[in-house]
Amino acid sequence: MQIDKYTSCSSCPARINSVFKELKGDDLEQLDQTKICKQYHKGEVIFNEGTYPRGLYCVQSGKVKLSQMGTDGKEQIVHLANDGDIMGYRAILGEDTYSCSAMALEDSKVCFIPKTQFNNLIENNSKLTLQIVHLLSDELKEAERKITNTAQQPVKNRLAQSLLSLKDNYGMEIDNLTINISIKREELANLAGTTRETATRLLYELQEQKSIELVGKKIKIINEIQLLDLAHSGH
Amino acid sequence: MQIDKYTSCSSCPARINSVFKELKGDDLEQLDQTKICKQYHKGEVIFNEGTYPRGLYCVQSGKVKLSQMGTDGKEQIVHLANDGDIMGYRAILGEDTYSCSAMALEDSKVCFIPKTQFNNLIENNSKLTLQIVHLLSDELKEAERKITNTAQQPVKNRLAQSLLSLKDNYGMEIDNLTINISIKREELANLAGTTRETATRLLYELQEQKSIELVGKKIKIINEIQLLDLAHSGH
DNA sequence: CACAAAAAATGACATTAATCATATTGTGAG
DNA sequence: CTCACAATATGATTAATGTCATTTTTTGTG
Repeated sequence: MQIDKYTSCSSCPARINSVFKELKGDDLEQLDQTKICKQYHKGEVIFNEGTYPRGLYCVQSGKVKLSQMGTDGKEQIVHLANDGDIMGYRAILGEDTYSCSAMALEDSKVCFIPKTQFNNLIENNSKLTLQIVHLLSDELKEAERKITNTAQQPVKNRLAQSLLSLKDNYGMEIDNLTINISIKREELANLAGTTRETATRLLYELQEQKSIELVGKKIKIINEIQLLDLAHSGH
Repeated sequence: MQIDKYTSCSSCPARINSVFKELKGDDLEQLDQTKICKQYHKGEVIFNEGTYPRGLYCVQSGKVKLSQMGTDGKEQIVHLANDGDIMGYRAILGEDTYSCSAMALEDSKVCFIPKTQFNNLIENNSKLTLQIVHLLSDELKEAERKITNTAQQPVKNRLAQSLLSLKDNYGMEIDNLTINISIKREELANLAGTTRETATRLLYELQEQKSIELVGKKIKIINEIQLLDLAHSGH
């Protein structure tokens, strides 16, 4: 990690997608002055599960995974963050330790917002609080649906979902086919909740059935309908 | 369902455990006047997944399951509610449909709070909002942990967890051993994320290894340490 | 470019847990 | 009390997926 050059929140393009999008005047200025812009390299840890939060993080640009330690130290990716997403806020709001770790999936710019500053903001800005409540609600909904899917769907379907969620979060490359992230088999497995080997095998099955195409470390979505059908429990 | 006799919120013992515990004066009185006390019989549906909420529900007494429809219509229980718990608030805060259905596990008294009333309350009472934020945070944390466990733990461990969570939610009978709920095998399976048959078999395994004892429809916890160990990924 | 190290693919095998079929037990209505 | 029906138990079988071992490929580095 290294401190990045100062970037103004008011002109930050990521802010448009963030909970801070409606921040104005004094509030925005205060955020601007107290935040610290940081630059993380691929693979660097941003914060660690189980530690007490000093603040929260807002992704300016890049790709970050949020993961928990599970059985026998196996990683489970519970969330993917990208431009405009805030991370670690649950720990602050719940007055708790971080319930997951954050790691950069590629070089990323992430701003740090001190805890007291954040608490100030939500205390004085009910609109922001509402945004946060909305965000929490959405994430809770998503998490509950994931519980059901994880418990009931076979790995192949979960893998299809994982690919779609990578696409939703990180988008496509210029060809509008290739998912815009290079991700290791193991990480994909940790997102889908399976093992590296099984992920490998099922990716080839998906390729066989012409849903996707494996191009080096990248994945092309050939037939999104098919993937969607699988993800929603088709066969 | 039938309308129950009026019970004042101010003297409701369940309120102490609820997000409304710090409500006073006008706010409390308004809540009191607009809520409707209802009485549900075991098996009755309180609200339905996918429908738009007219309000939220607060359990006065009883036991309620919150479940989602999964693959092939299979139920997944995502939450257990008891005295003082609110249900359906996520849908209101997220301006969304209910993401799960609520059904009484036994005869229960549940109060209905109209949506506009609830929105009024959180708009004017930042302390309440804070409570809600806290609750959302806790539920999100719990849900994420459940994703990891569901993805990584074998069914037996998940079953152990389910039993412990039944105990945590509904407590013990006077003998301090028997979990204070009678639950069908199928529901237990839908909580642990498995099938009826597998749940049956694994319960007998747990009995074999002297962790629990099956007494009719009830379950006694003989060795909680062992269960806890299993639930936290022992073998 | 070559080498070491990491990642991925692949095969053999073991295990878990779902599915299907059937038997047994429990329960409430009449 | 008994009949019918629901719930539970149980056995047999199969499919999915994890595990372990080995090979191949890719990647980064001097």
